[in-house]
This record gives sequence, C-alpha cells and structure tokens, in this order.
Amino acid sequence: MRVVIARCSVDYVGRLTAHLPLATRLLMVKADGSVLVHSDGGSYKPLNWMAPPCRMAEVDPSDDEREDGVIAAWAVQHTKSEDRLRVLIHEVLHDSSHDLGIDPGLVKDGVEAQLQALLAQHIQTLGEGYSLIRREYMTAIGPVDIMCRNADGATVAVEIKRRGDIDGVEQLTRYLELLNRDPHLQPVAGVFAAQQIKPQARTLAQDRGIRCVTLDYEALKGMDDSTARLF
Amino acid sequence: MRVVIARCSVDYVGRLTAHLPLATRLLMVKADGSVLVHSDGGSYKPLNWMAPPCRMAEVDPSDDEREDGVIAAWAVQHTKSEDRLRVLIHEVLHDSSHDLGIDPGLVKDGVEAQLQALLAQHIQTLGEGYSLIRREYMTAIGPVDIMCRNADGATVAVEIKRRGDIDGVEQLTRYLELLNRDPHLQPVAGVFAAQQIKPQARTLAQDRGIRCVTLDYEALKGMDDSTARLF
DNA sequence: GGCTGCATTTCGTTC
DNA sequence: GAACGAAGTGCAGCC
Repeated sequence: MRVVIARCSVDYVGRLTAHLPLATRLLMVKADGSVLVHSDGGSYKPLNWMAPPCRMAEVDPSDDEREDGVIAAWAVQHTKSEDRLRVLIHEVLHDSSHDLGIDPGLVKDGVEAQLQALLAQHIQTLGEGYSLIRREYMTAIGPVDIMCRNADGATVAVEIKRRGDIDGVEQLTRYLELLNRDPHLQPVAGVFAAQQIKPQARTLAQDRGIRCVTLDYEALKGMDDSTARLF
Repeated sequence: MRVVIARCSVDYVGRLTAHLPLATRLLMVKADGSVLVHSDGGSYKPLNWMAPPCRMAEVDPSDDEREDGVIAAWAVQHTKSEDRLRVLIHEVLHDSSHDLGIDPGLVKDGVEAQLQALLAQHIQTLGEGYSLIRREYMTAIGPVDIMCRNADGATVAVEIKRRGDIDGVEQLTRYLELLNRDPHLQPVAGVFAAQQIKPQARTLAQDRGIRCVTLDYEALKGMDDSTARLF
C-alpha cells in the first residue's frame, strides 16, 4: 500500500461527474490498484475514489497544467467501465509504501440474524400461547422470517427488521397476500417486528391490519443464558 | 491527520460485535477523532471504523495483553452511543501526522435529477402526443417525479429511477392510489421509467397495470444539444 | 453470473 | 431534529 499526503485536485468522470478543488489530502493506493482520496474529516467514505479492478498510471502533466503548478498527474482507469479518476498533484508532503500482506478479514457477530434467532427462541414474546412453526419459511417470492401459530392456532407470518420502515411493511404485505391464497394456511395474520418502527411504517401497517411489535434486543438477549457464551 | 501502519488486532462492540485478527493494516485518525482501519484491498470501505463524534485515547495494555506482545492500545469511544473500538498494536511500522486543513468539498453533477430533467424535456419519449404538466408534482405523501398528459388527454404519473426496483413500483402505486381518489385527476395512469428495470419490479408493475419504460440516458442526452455545455 | 436483501449503511433534503 | 429517499451505494448469499 502506498500512502501519499499531497496538495492536489481531483476529477472523476463516470456514473457522475465530480471535482475536488485544490487542497491537501491523503491519497491511498491499494495493492489491487484502487485509489482513495481522504480528507481530514467526514466519515469512512473517501471524498473520491476508484474501485477495483482498475489501473493507475503516473502520467506527464500537460503544459497548461505545469504552468498551474502541477508537478505530477495520476490517471486511474477502471478496467471494466469508462470510469476515470484524474489526480493533479501540486505538492507532495509525504510518500511511503508498505507491504501489508493479505488481511484475514473481519469476523462479524449477529445483526438481524441474531434478532431472528432470539425471537424464534422466545416466540412467546409476541403473546401468550404462541408457538414456532419455523424460521425462514420459504415461499415463491422469498423467505418469511418467522412463521408461527398464535393461541387460537391461527398462522402468523412475522417480518423482522432492525429498523422498521415502510418497505418492510410492503414486503410483509406481499407475503401475506401470497400466503392467504393457500387454503391450507389461510387465514394468515401479520406481525411487523423491529427494534425501532418508524411512524409512517406503523401507520401503514395498522391500516393493513398488521400488528407492530417493538423488539428489545437487550431484553431478548438477557432472557437467554446460552447466548452469553457467544460474547 | 495521523497515519499509522501497524500490526494490530481490532475489536468493535456496538450495533454488532466484530473482530479483526492480528495483521498489518493502515490506521487513520482524523482531526474529528474518527478512526479508520484499512487493509490493502477490498473497496473504499474500511474493515472497521469509528464514526464521529468520538474520542480516541491511548491506554495502557493489560498485563495479559503485554504478554501477548501488545505494545500499545487505543480505546475509541463514540460520544453519543455505547459503540466502542479497541485497537491492540503489536508493532508500529510507520507513524506520522499531517495538517490537512479544512477541505473545500466535492462538487457533484447530476444523477437522477438529470434523468428527470432530460425526460421532462423530451416527454414524447413516452409516446406520441405526450405533454408535460410539471416536474415534482406535490402530493400529501411526497412529490411525483413527473406528471404529464398522454395523447388522449389522460393524466399520467411517472416515477423515475436509475435502477428500477420493487420499492420504486410500490412508491408509484401509493401515488397512483392517492391521485386516483381526486375526481379532477382521475383516472391517472402510471409509468415506471428507469435506466434498468429488475424483472421482479417489471412483473409487479405489469400486474398493477403500470407501464414500464427503459430510459437510455445517453440517447436522451444526445437529443439535447444544450446539455453539452454542462460537460 | 445475475438477482435479492441487508448494511455499524452514509448522505443529502425536506418537513 | 426526525424522516425519507438516493447512492459512483458495497456486500454476501443464493439460484
């Protein structure tokens, strides 16, 4: 990996056109040829970049560019598209290269999958007498997160989200529409379960007779000692 | 901005739990305290990070950690949540700091806005005799991208996307439902226009009587000489 | 390889 | 500030 701190301007032409005026920035050139342009703030997202696969070449600045103070120019061309990144360097403050080797990669634990597992394990969170049918109940249009039965023996389809948005309600609606065509299952009720449910989503759900349940991740985790060993 | 190349392991606890085994990586500490952990490949996304606002502190490794070869430890704590990032450093290969100043920021040109402008300008792309009513037609649930009239004088609501997905069809469906309650407008037809329309979205749209139109961005741009000056 | 759904999404705009 | 929609979204899983 090559790390350069330089006063530079950057131009990107591809899916959109973008320009970075002259300023001091960090330029990162990765082993796969990808280039990242970072400022000293913002978020993890670079101001501008070129994704792999691509090729980076140091080219001669034009006469006009030289007159403007450009001492070096990078031309980064994406291999599979017309995306181009051009970096015009006016001053180099630092330039070093390092051999990092291949990264073993990130190990992740739980997100929505864990919410689903916890709720399936404690399905009575939805109400007295609820029992699990199965997780990831497959249908023609995709898997229903949880299928269960309520105290009356009626089938209930549960859609789980970390953040409950309108599109989650739409998704559950499509499942319910399909499931209710099956005479063996029909009638199937819907539950929209999320850690946080947006007001618009709640309104839409209620309008369609879908019950909303707010999930307390910490409480669900606390109910179950066996998850403790995972942490 | 501080740039460190180090052999390190990283642990994140917050919205999820994640671990990076010992390896050589680039650590970036920005002026706002945010920390980025980059490998020598992948994409512009760091392997791990802490978003601002947060505080970074160099702390003493525990005795156990010291025995494992840890020579320094970073504790990064998010200011507004319980998110924590811990970096255990085993070897420092590079460490430098640089004053970058405030970045003037990125200047972007067009994406979906441009598609919308171009289609509005060449509304006959949708068919002979089409005429524009207006762009960004406001309704109680949001703006319809384009409202126009077809050859028969009937009102047509157009939803424009770069990538036509199911949620775009759902969005247009909600608009049409609302618009068709207005006796002055009713009946309102729907057109789902996108550069690329996913099969599932197309099926759903057709099922609801919504016409799908694939937009050719380059062709639209070519129809109009006046856009040339923008590039 | 393409499509689908999730993301520690991030980011901008609007209400 | 919250909410909603777009992103040069990226990314993983599955068909």
